[in-house]
Amino acid sequence: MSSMNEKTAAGRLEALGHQTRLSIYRLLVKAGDDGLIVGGIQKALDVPASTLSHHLAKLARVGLVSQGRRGREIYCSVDYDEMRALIGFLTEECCTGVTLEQDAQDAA
Amino acid sequence: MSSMNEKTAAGRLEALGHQTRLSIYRLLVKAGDDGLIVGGIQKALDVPASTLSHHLAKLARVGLVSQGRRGREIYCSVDYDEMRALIGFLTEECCTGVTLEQDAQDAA
DNA sequence: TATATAATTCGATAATATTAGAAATATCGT
DNA sequence: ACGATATTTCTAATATTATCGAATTATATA
Repeated sequence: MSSMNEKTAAGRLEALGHQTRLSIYRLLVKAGDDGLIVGGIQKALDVPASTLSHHLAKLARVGLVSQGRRGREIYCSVDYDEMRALIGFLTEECCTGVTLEQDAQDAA
Repeated sequence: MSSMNEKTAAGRLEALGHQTRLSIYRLLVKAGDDGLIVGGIQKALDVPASTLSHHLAKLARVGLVSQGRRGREIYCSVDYDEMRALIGFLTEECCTGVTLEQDAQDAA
């Protein structure tokens, strides 16, 4: 159904697997559909501009974050579909038939 | 509810964010509750023993994989609870109120 | 056009991760 | 105790990431 494969998933997991980037991502989630401009993220998280830019580029490269210029500011926002695809992959491919609830493992 | 925080989540995401480790993890998921011995993983994925050992150690360190010796073999298996906690974190903290299904974003 | 603002790219360094052979450790079977 | 098997730890080389100031690009406004 989703065009998610192991390689893509690994790339996204790697992108999220960094404290600062995960913070950035969560901040963007909280910001909602409008997203935040780069400077806003910078102010909120206190990360040097160039460092932040690299992190955002990585998140964008793997498809988790979208960026779009509006004037001289660049708006960043989360791409929920892509995150959902990742979560779907983890649920289906990394959690066996166990559907997310709890498993009744009583057959031991 | 779950004791999952951003730091723990980032560590687990990082562990999974590597092609080989994600393959190892998925293999263990397929193997089910019994898991696999290290040598079995090695044979299946063709990774040098020491390299594999490091990858497994990393997965174990972050709690995603459990290891237990039985004789001279070490059985590795997935810890589903921990993975579920991670997926829960992603769903709740990184996907806003959007509950995993699709969102009707028509208010644009 | 000049100046200010927003963000990225450059360039260089430091820090970490990855890799894998060799040596060490643990356990088994004889 | 010895030899074989399973796995880890040691060691060292290589590769990749992360970091961040300085220079650059893009846009706006006076």
